Amino acid sequence: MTRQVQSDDRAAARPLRKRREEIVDAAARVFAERGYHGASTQDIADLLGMRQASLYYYFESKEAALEEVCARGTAGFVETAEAILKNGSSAEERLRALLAAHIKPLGDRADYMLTFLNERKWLPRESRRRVGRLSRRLEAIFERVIREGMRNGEFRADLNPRLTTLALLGMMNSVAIWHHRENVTLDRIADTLADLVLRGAASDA
Amino acid sequence: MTRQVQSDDRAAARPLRKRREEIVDAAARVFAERGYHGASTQDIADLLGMRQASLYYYFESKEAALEEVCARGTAGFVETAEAILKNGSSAEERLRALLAAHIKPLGDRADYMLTFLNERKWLPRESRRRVGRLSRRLEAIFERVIREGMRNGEFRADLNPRLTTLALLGMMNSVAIWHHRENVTLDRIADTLADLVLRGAASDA
DNA sequence: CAACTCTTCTATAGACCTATAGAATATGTG
DNA sequence: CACATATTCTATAGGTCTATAGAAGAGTTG
Repeated sequence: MTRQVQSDDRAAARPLRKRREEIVDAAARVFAERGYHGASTQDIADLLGMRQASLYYYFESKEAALEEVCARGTAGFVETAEAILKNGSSAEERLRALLAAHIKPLGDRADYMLTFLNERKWLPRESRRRVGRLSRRLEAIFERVIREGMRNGEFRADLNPRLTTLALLGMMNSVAIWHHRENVTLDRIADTLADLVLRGAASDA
Repeated sequence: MTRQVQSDDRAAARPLRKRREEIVDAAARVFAERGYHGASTQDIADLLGMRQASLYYYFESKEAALEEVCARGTAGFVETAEAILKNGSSAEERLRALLAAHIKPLGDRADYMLTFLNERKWLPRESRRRVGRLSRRLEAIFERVIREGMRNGEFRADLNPRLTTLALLGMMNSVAIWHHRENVTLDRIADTLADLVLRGAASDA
């Protein structure tokens, strides 16, 4: 079916892999802008200056392209979060690091994240489950840090770790939608959100 | 073009208006579940047990149905928020009320809100601008309450009102996505989020 | 340059999907 | 019941979209 995998992958597979990269990039951008169902394979081809049918040399289907984009939209998140879980000292420090790590990729992979966030629901059953599991692992890490902070007295004991996690993730994911339009750096956004969540809006007095 | 508006609207227009209601409801549900582009007019008709073409007796186009759903998804939000702005006593009280008012409609109009939040970007130019203006008015109200709280000392003076508003709205809107799956009442969610935003996660000590 | 492989192209099948036209049915009224 | 109007139906035009088949061009190697 696919001829991509060849015995010789020094001369042959390299350019193919690079071109594939460009195509996934284009797909991510188009999916992020118009949504999976609103985007046509023609749109992707237009962005690359190639013919619609030529895309099928690289991808089996439009759905397969979405899978690839979503996979890259989640790549590394859980691993980074798990590293933070191990390395941090205080719960506050860990929560700040988790937040920053979640927001940072918006700098160079916004299209992938946006596509993952908004379009993953259209993935076929199997891969939808796979990314669902990843999401749940990430949520679990946030919850764990929150519980840890509650236990050691850093955080209020009456927090609801589950709702706090969901609120945090909702807040952070919304950054993907609006950060373009606002004239602030992602670092500043991450700091501001962390301050808000940790210290609250009310004055300390 | 449309025969809906007639001289006699006691006997004739009433049932029409009621049926129209049912159809908008079905459209909201289908749009919320599958997205505007992922949903077909056939899907809407199926939900109502009627023929696809019959929908066009009530709506000029699929787009017009989206406009109607989005209009209802925003109806009352700004008015309610403006009333809160007038009636509240403290900034904290007002912020809590704004938050509760934003979350409450998820109880009986989740499909409308979800469609508005996720699908408004596919609205035609004109109505997209209209709902855009509504959004901005709502954001302005949040910002105003935050600034007011900063001025009178209730809130920290180093808050960023704009980012805080966007974070808050992002957090609240995410509730539309996950509240179904969690076993908590909307009231409890509203309270928890308000506590988080006002007091923060850190212990008071 | 001939043969081979890789990449892109043209052309199109076949499956939707929106929207329109006009017939049929249901509902209400004199 | 006869007539009028409101609602839904059948049928389909016309457009778009994904995906396939097979030809053409580009690049490489003996």
